[in-house]
Amino acid sequence: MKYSIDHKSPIPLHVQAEALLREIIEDPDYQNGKLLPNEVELARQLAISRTTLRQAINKLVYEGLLIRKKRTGTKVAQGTVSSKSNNWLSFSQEMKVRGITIKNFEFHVSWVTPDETLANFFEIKTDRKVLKMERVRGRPGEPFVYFISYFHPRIGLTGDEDFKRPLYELLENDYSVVATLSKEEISAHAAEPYIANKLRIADGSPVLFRKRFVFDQGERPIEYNLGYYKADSFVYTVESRR
Amino acid sequence: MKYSIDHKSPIPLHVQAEALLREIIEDPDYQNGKLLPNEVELARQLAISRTTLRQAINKLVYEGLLIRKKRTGTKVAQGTVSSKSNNWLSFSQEMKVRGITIKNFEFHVSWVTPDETLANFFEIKTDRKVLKMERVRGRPGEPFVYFISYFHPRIGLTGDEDFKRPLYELLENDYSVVATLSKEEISAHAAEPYIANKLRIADGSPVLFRKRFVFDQGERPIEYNLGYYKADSFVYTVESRR
DNA sequence: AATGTTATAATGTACAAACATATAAATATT
DNA sequence: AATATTTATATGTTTGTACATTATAACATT
Repeated sequence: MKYSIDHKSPIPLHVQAEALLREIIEDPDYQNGKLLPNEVELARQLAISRTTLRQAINKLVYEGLLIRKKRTGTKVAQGTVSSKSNNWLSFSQEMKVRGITIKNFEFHVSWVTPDETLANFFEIKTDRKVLKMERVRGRPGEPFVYFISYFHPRIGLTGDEDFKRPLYELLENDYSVVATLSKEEISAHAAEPYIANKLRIADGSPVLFRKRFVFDQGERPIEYNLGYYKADSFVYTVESRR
Repeated sequence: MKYSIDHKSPIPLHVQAEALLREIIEDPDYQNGKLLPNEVELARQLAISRTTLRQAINKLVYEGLLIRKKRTGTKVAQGTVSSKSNNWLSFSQEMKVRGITIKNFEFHVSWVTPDETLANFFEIKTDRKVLKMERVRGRPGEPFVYFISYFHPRIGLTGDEDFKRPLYELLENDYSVVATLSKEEISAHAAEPYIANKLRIADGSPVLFRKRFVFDQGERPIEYNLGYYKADSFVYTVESRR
C-alpha cells in the first residue's frame, strides 16, 4: 500500500487522513474523475473508523475540492487543479524570479504585547508576549515594502535566528513548523506619516496593504503579517477556478 | 426554553442545530463575548447528542464565526467578520452580503475597437469590434468603484441585454457561457484625473486597481475587466493552501 | 421500446461511550 | 510572595454501531 497512517503519531488521525487525501487526489487518475474508494473500504484500508475518515473528507468537500454523490461515490472536483504554490514563494525568492535584487533597509526584532486582534487570532491572552519583526526592503535606493510580522509564541522563536534565510524554510527546518494555509486581505490606503516615512514617499501617497494570516497543517495560527507596498511596485496575482 | 429542535422534522438535526446556533449567537450577550453553554450541557438542552451538536458547531468554527478554546469554552468571534473567499459572487451579490445597497451612478455600453493588449487576450484582430461596458457603482451618495468590461464577440452579446441582472447569471442562462477561470492582478495606484472624477475623489488619491481576465470551461477568453476601487472601500480576500 | 418496480450500494444522519489533552483555577510548596 | 503541583473542566479525538436516504442498476411489466 502506497499511503498509510501512523497510529502512534501524536498528530490526530483525521488530520493525517486529510493530508493523505490531499496527496492522493493529486493523482492524475483522480484528477480525471476516477472515484475514490468508498468510505467503508477506504476506512478499512487506512485502518481508521469511517467516522474519522469522514471528518477528513468533510473538510475537503467543504473546500470544494471533493464532490460527494450518493450511491455513486466521491471524486475530485474537476477544474480545481490544485493550489498553485506560486503564492508560497518568500518575498526574496519572489523578487529573484523577477530579476530584482533586494536590499534590506531596516530590520528590527522585538517582543511586544499583542493588541486585541492579534491576541484573538493567536488565541492567547493579551499579556503573553509575542515576537515582532519589522523589515523595510526594496531595490537599491528605493525601499518599496514595509513588513511587520508577528509570530506565535508556541513556535519557540527567540529573535536571534538568522533572518537572512528564507523565512518559511527557517520555520520548517529548524522549528518543524510548516506554513500550509494563508488567508489574505488586500486593500488600498493612503499612507500614514509613519508608513510614508518608512517607504520614503509623501504622506497620503497610495499604498497596497496586505494582511496575511498564516496557519500550519493543524490550522493553528502561526504568523500574522502586515505588508505596506509602495504603489506600482507590487502586483498581486490570483488565479481562481470555480 | 427559548430555542428548540424538532425531532420529527425531516430536516436533519445538525442542520437545525446549525440554524439555531446562527440565531442565538446574534444575541448581544454572545456578541460581547459571553461563552456559549458547554457542549455537553447544550446537547442535553437541545436533546441531541454531543456529536451532532459538534457537527453544527464545526461548520460555524470553520466559517470563522465561532471560536473554541479548551477548558474555556466556545464564543462568538469578535471583530473580524470574515467574508469567506467567495470569489465568484457578483459585485452586487457580494455587497448584498455585507448589507450594502448598491446604486448605479453611470452606465454606458458601446462598441469599440480593441487595443493591442485586448486584441491579444481575445485572440482577435484589432479591426474586430468588441462590446465595452462601463459602470460606476457605489452606495447612495458615494460612488466607490469604476468598472470597465470588454466582452468577447464570440459570446453574441448585443448590448441591449438587461444588465441589471447579475452578469454571470445572464451569461450562463441566456448565452450558455460559463465563467470558470479568472486570473486577476491587483495593485494600488494614484488615481488619474479621469478616474478620480468618476469616483469623486481628488487627483492622485489612492485606488485599488484590479485587472481581471475571465475564461470559460474551454479556457477561452470571455471577459476582460478593469476595476478601480476607491481606497478603503474594498477589501480583497484570498485563501490559499500549499 | 417505454415505463414502472425492486434491489443494491453508496453517502447521510445520529447516538453512546470512552479516553486524550490543554489550561484555568485551586492548592501546596518553597 | 513567588513558584510549583494538582485538580477540575472544557474541548478534542476516536471508535463502533445502527438506521435513513438517494440514485443507480437490474429486473419486471405494460
